Amino acid sequence: MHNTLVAVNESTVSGLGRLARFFGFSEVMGRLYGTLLLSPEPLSLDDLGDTLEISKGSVSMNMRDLERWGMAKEVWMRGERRKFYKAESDMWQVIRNVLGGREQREVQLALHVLGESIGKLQAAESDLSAEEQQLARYYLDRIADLQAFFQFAQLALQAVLGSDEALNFEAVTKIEIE
Amino acid sequence: MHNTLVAVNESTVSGLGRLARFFGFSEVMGRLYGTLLLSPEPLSLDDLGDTLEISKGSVSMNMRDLERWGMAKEVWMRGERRKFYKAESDMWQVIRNVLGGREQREVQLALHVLGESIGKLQAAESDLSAEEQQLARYYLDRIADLQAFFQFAQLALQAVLGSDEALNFEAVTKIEIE
DNA sequence: CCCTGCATTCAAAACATTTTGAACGCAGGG
DNA sequence: CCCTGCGTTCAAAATGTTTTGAATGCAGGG
Repeated sequence: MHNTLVAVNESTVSGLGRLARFFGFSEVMGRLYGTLLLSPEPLSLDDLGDTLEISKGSVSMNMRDLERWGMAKEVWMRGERRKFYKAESDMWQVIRNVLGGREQREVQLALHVLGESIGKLQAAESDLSAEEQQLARYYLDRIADLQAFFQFAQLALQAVLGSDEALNFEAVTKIEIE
Repeated sequence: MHNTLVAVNESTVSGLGRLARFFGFSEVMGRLYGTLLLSPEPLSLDDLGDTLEISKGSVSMNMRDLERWGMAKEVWMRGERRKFYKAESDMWQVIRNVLGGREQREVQLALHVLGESIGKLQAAESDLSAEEQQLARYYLDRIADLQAFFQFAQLALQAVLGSDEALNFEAVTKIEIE
């Protein structure tokens, strides 16, 4: 295959590997995704393992994760016993899967814990010495800041996740924070 | 110290450790930050090491990172030979430091690489066989999608980073994507 | 109902990251 | 100009993560 095609393929695959790490996924997941994304035809597990030079076991495990995150889908090829995969190429969908799953869970957990802390501090107030009460107020101030941050994050997530239509990126022209 | 204060302190510190990991920092960095954030008084390196039960070396290295990210500042205590630190408690500032540094760099790098790929494919077009040209067009389509995603990310980052005033979270009531 | 070709699992190995503490360096006091 | 108290560095150890490949399971064909 032509030089340029190979070079572009490699830099895209390794860029997606990097992106995957950045988002806390394994690099191999990103590379598998990239390989599928740049293949007009679905690929089998063996194809993927051969292309990326990784073991069958690793391909199998990472493809399971990719599927779980809705980043790749199984494709049935008639006359074939092997599994074939294609990438979910709608980036917006991929982002929604990730933000709506992991990130949203984190934010909600954080808000829950912070709320609990506030409740505990308020409930305990009468038990505290004057000095402790002062510290408790200090804690409450700091925790309120953290809470505001996570509430902001929650709003931002909802803004991205909320729009149910298949939004495309070119249409995204303006984000306002006021 | 009162039970409740200890419990709230611990859950906040470990929550910030978790958040730090989530953002690709070390967990210890998050815990150090949390400890400083909940301390009305600046703390020395020894204080921090004792509180979190980690070695001097680790405290020293992680505090250097915290400083580099603008998440903690050195404080001079008169009559003291030791270094003291306090947390940067303006969350908005912390976010800006992180987004404006690492994340923005990632996005710009990605856009640069993608642009190069597009250029290479266009330049090589006449060298390619018919079949290869078809693949090149396929690559260009996929790469344009990735580019749109990163352009979106860039806009989003700029929306957050662009407002120079010390914005506070309570004022953030609306994010629009249209 | 066995055989083949795949996919999956999982324990061990390879690899990467983090933590530690001893050695070092440096500044200020005596 | 030595001594002390502190911070930093860095190599080795501990710990955590990823990768591998052999064993296993499973489905469909003969």
